[in-house]
Amino acid sequence: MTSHIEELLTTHGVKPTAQRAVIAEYLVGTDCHPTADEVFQAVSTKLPVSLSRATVYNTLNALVEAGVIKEVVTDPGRVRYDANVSDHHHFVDVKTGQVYDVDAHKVSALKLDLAPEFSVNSYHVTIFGEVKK
Amino acid sequence: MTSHIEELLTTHGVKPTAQRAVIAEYLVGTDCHPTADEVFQAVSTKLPVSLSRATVYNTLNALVEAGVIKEVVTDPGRVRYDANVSDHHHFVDVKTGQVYDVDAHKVSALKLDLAPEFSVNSYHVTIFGEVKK
DNA sequence: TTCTGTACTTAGAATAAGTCTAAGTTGCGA
DNA sequence: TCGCAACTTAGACTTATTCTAAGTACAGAA
Repeated sequence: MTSHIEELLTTHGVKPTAQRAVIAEYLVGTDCHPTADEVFQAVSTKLPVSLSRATVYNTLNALVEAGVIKEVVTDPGRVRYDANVSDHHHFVDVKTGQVYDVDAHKVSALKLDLAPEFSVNSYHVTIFGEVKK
Repeated sequence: MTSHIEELLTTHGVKPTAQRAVIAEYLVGTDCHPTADEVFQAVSTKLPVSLSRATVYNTLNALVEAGVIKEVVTDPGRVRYDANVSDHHHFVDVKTGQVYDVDAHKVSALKLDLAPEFSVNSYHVTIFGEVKK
């Protein structure tokens, strides 16, 4: 049941331990953008043994390093994690703090008019607004 | 000499005390994007009396609230402050962490193709790359 | 001028996010 | 089975920021 997660980890060079598999599975299975603490809360109930915060942080950092997930920095003072590693941007609901993925093709290609010494690797658009229901 | 700073604070509804004037003057006079701690380091030598970190944070928050400066969130775990409140984006040098302002007109107007329930207030582009010298 | 109240500042304690450390486990290969 | 390297744990530590309680400054009333 978690075998495709184990494969995902393995193909990215991350040894699939029980803790890592459950953390990765949780991230892949949500389109919220949880903080480390939210990951810890959600995952610790699912493991038969106790889970250390250090393991959560180590795992999240390892997954970021390996390219399995991305860090999202929107609010000051907290990092969120996103298992959507396709090219995309973020919409932040300023009322709730909720973060939504915005597919890159929904943002028209950006033209930048920078001085030649600025060499661009990538860019990221953060859109602020409200989601009306 | 600091009178235009005092005026700036007053017109934004911030009572210009000695500490606030020196903090605001420092921010207006730099195009680095200092952290609260960098502000504290730089400013505490310029004041005849001792300066508390709490005052730095209170002042920075008051200035943000009043619209005199903006928060910049690029790295996790630290907030930077920017006295450039005109419409602009940021270029982050991934090697040095240095942040440069990019005038809004250097970024071609963005077209967003979002579902109608997403109501956009503003957007911000963070460009990652390197500055070659 | 003195009194008084409000707003400001201070030092240091408290909190929160994240990292480090030392010790205990696990599990693979010889 | 043994040894070793990698993993995990609890809790201490660090760093950024906020809170708190006490002290200070200063404008307006008496």
